[in-house]
Amino acid sequence: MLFADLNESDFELIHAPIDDLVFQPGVALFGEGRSAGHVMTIRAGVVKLVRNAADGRARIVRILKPGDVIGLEALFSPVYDTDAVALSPVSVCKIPITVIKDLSAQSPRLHMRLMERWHRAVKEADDWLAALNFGTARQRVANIILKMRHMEDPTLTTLFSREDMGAMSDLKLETVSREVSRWTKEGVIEPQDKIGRLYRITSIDKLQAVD
Amino acid sequence: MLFADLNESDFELIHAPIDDLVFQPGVALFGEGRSAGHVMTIRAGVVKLVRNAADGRARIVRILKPGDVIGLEALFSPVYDTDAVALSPVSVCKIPITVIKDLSAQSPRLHMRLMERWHRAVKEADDWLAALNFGTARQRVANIILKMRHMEDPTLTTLFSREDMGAMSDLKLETVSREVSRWTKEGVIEPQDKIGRLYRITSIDKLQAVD
DNA sequence: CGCGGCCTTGATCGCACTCAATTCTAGTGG
DNA sequence: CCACTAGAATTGAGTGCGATCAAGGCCGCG
Repeated sequence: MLFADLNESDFELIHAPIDDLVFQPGVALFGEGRSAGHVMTIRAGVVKLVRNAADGRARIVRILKPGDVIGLEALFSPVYDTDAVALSPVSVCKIPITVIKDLSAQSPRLHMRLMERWHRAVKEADDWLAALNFGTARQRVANIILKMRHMEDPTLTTLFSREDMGAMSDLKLETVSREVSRWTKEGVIEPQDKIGRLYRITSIDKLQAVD
Repeated sequence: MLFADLNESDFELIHAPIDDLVFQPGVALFGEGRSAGHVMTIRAGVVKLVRNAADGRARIVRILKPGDVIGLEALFSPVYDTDAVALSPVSVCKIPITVIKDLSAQSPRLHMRLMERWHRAVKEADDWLAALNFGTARQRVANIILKMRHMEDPTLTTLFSREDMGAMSDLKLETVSREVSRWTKEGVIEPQDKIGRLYRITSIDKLQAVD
């Protein structure tokens, strides 16, 4: 995935160990401020990137899915910027940063590719925060519901715990719960399970058209 | 500044024109979504980076000062991410992106240097937003006052228009004005002019110790 | 069955927004 | 020098939204 456009000679440069690891939900892949020596690519599962404020409140900065890269900031910074925590069982491929650096030096193509990917990640994170931090609680929750739609079936959406949803949009969990209930009562979404995670969206336009 | 660690042979690679430009307050150096062909370094003055939301409200993402680089995102993206607007008379050095790319290809050292600088810019922007978007209006205004302290004399701070301060911290200008007045009444800051821009901070600890 | 975690719902409160009026400054021209 | 004006800052009164505190319900699990 990360090495999609490497050729065989590039691969020969890799001689350091590359680990495959699995993490259970709630477990941290790494922590903010920890010394950064590795980059990871996600094979399966969902990961949240969490930034911790001075006073203890946590903010979810981005959600990562299979194919995404975690910890690319390690290339420049001695420590990670954020916590990375598994939301579901997660399988990752862990690559020492020295490997990345060696490859970068010898394959300018990969280097450019890496930079592009990083740029995309940063911009996506900005857009994410811009979209979810804007407007009323009603709008924010609507945007979360829209962002979390499945790729295969866009009428299905999987939400997180109300607390995590609050950490994404800077709302309290009670407020998130109220707004989700309101959308449900209005018939815009329909719960597909009993625990408030999976919903079917019946009218996407109403979610998009909040004043 | 940008080319601090270039040697002479590197400089010989530059044969494209590099312009020096001056902008008056309120004038845009470039606009969000405009095709990105140049990078600029600031010689003098202050610049705000503005991100425009869909509904028209503007958000100040970062403040740039002499020595900072604007538009490094042009290396990867065909368009600029933000508007850049002069807050004071600004003098910049405008460099075609082709020059940067040529130099990067031929001087890995400069390339790394550029990436580092960019990484720092992005991280700083994140920290900025994280600090100013957090907590009560009182806390946010306190943080702005602290961020805007002069380097030479840390007891002096220069604020912007109340509207710009609001755009930084996601507050309305009236709220900003109220909180500035409150800090003034409490004797924590003292106005040094009649237009509400320059203040002397008498007790930094009270600004830092807001619950 | 009892327990713990999460979601939901209710009631109340306070902060920041809104609308609106007033003051202050700098700039302009008589 | 003084009136006049435009733009910005300040201040006031009232409202509403989301936070807070608190209680109750639902589900899974030992």
